[in-house]
Amino acid sequence: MSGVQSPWTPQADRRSLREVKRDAILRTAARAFMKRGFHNTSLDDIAAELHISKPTIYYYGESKEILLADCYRVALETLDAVTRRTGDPSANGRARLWVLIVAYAEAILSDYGRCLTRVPDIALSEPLRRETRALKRTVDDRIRTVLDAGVGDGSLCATDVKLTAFAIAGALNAAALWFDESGACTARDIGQHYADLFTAALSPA
Amino acid sequence: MSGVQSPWTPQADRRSLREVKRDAILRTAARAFMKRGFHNTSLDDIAAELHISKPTIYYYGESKEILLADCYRVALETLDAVTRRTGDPSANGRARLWVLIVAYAEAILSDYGRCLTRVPDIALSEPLRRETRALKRTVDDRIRTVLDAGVGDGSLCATDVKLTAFAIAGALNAAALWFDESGACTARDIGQHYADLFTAALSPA
Amino acid sequence: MSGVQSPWTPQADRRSLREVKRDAILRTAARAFMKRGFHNTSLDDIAAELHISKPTIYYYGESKEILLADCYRVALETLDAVTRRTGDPSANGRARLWVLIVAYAEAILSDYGRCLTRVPDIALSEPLRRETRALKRTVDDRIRTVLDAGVGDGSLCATDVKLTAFAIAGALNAAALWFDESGACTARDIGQHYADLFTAALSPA
Amino acid sequence: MSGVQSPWTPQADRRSLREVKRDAILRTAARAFMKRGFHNTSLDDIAAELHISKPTIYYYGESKEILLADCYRVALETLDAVTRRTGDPSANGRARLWVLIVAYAEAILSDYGRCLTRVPDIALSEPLRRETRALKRTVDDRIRTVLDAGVGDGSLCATDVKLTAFAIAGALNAAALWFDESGACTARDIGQHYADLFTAALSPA
DNA sequence: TATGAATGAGTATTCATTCAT
DNA sequence: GATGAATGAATACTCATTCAT
Repeated sequence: MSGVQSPWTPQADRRSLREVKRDAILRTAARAFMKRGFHNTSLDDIAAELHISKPTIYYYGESKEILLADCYRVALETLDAVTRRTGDPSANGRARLWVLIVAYAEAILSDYGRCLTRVPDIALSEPLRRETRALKRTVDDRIRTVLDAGVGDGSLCATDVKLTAFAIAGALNAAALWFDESGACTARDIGQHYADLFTAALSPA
Repeated sequence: MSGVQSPWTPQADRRSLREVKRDAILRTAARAFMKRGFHNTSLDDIAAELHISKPTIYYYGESKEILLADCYRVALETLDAVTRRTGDPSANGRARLWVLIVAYAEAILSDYGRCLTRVPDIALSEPLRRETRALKRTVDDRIRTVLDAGVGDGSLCATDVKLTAFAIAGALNAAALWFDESGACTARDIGQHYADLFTAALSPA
Repeated sequence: MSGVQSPWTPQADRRSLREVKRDAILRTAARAFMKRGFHNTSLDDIAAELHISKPTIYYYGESKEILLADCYRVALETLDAVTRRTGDPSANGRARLWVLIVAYAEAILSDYGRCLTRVPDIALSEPLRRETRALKRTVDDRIRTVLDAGVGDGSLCATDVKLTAFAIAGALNAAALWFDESGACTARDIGQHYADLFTAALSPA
Repeated sequence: MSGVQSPWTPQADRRSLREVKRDAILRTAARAFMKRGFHNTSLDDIAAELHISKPTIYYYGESKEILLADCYRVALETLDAVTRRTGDPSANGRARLWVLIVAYAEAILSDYGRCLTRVPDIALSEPLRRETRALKRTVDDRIRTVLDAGVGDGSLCATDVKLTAFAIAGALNAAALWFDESGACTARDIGQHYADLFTAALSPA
């Protein structure tokens, strides 16, 4: 409000500037990895896209491998966050599944989400791969939990919950392979279509 | 029978021997690509696994890229072949979908099939990638055709056939990502489970 | 004494503080170079050890190369100083050689001395290397001078003074390669042992 | 002699050709390392000197580090070999010491020997460094053994055998630092001078 | 005084590919 | 048919150094 800036603002600015820059690098990497693949993307490519020099990438990140792992991490943490709050807990399983699928779809169709599904984790060394896979499992489990709830309250019908969960996740992940962000269909559209599809298919007769 | 060998036999033998060797190279490549990724697999690795020298690979193949394209081709031609004959044409759509899914699953869970789903086609240059994607579309269309038939004869119920086809293909392809050939579940098991799952979900109320 | 500080004191303090800091950097560099080698020691390493930032090193020094040259210089100036006063000038050559060797050993076994012997001067560019070698020669000459004196006054016996001087310097320098500062033997111990050894070996029959 | 070449010759030729080439690379590396230092010598430099491409070096060697380790190894194995046969075993210690010093000097003043003394072994990783140092110790012990023999048979006089051995080795190694192969003094000359020097100094009064 | 940020230059290493034999 | 030898091209990563603040 006043014309005088708080003396702490610059500090905060500087810190946030660093975050902003790091985010820019990460997002650029994610998009490049997702579009051209991990090994076909050189750090030079990423640097050029950002109009910075290659060593600057190292100033903000540790290595190309960790860059990828961090892309995975952002994607998985987002997936984790959006699938945790799957709508009104008092709603029945089917309603919650619908919300979950839409949220999952939107997350998996983001830059980071598509990086996660399109770039095979073989590019990672053992420890990082293990960590990534653990996170993946956590997210996958969330689908199963909602399915279980739906079967429990009678709003859903599934003979093999585990496999059904895999099928749903698989279908959504596959969508990330052909999703075109410049196309007519938005991520939300696709999510809603899939949500309709699966809730319909899993409704009790 | 006689001590004299037919003069054609050696010719035939020689040709078939060449085929056998080429197949060995291709299958070894497919398994290596699928397990360790395209870029993490060097021709040295493949050569070492076959106890041959690296140039020998070039004697039987054109380049690493074409090796991958050929792996894709084998996978897609197999998928094409097994999905073309989707059981008794006089059967209804649901029955044919069941058969189709099992066949698709078995093919996609083979060495070549997993190579196809696990190795992103970005490794291919434009023309080969285009060709591969065209083949993929052909195979995917086959699912849609059977779904259409089922909807037509009333044995299946699907509001959005195109999306449903994508979901089925996506779920099956995703299975190829986690399928473990040394596990307890065979490809046929998984195929039947998915077939049961989808035919049940798509049965009219 | 009075409550008023001399206005010059801060000046002096400031200057000496700068010296102190510069010395800390130089000594840290010397120890790092000597332990891990010149090229295996990055300025980051040195900065980290001192809990300062890398540019601060440049504030107190010109470049990594000059840092090394200065380490050499400190070592050589110390050697020069301690070998100049080789005991009672009225004593005979043998007695003075004994004192010289002990002094040389103590100097060459210091942090800077070991940096001098362990780090090859190839890391330096021509002009600085030339300068360094000139200083080295000066110091080496001092051994020869004392040997000459001893041969002159009959207290030492050496057919080839030049080579003998090289041998003594070589033996002492080599000790700097295996000297362990945390070991039981102090630099002075080693110096005295060598002094005994060489004066005995060079005593006239 | 005859115009007919043995059919094995080509084989032998090929094998020996490989050895010859590898030796050329190793010797070139040794000379470059010794003259310009390990880190100031790039594999490009070595390749250029041999008129080959950089990857060719990798075809014949494993890595730059192992190249250096192999230079050390050649030097140390040569030192080991020449110091093992220290002349007529029936001769007295002093005579054998003389022979030993000349042999040691010639070996340490060779290309590989100078590489050994001039290039600090810090460039090596732990395991290789450990191995190298063990070999060094073996060679150093040989000097002590001959000294012991001389003291035993009364042909030599040394109060501290261990230190004397160090001094001899140190003096010879130091010679490798200033030895100029294009100078007037040959390695053999220097060796003989040192041999004279030390046997004279260690002769009983 | 001191440092966060940035970079140019350099380097070891890998690998698909070729070719003479 | 098969391979030893060789290489061009590419790339991740390091580091001394600079500069605005």
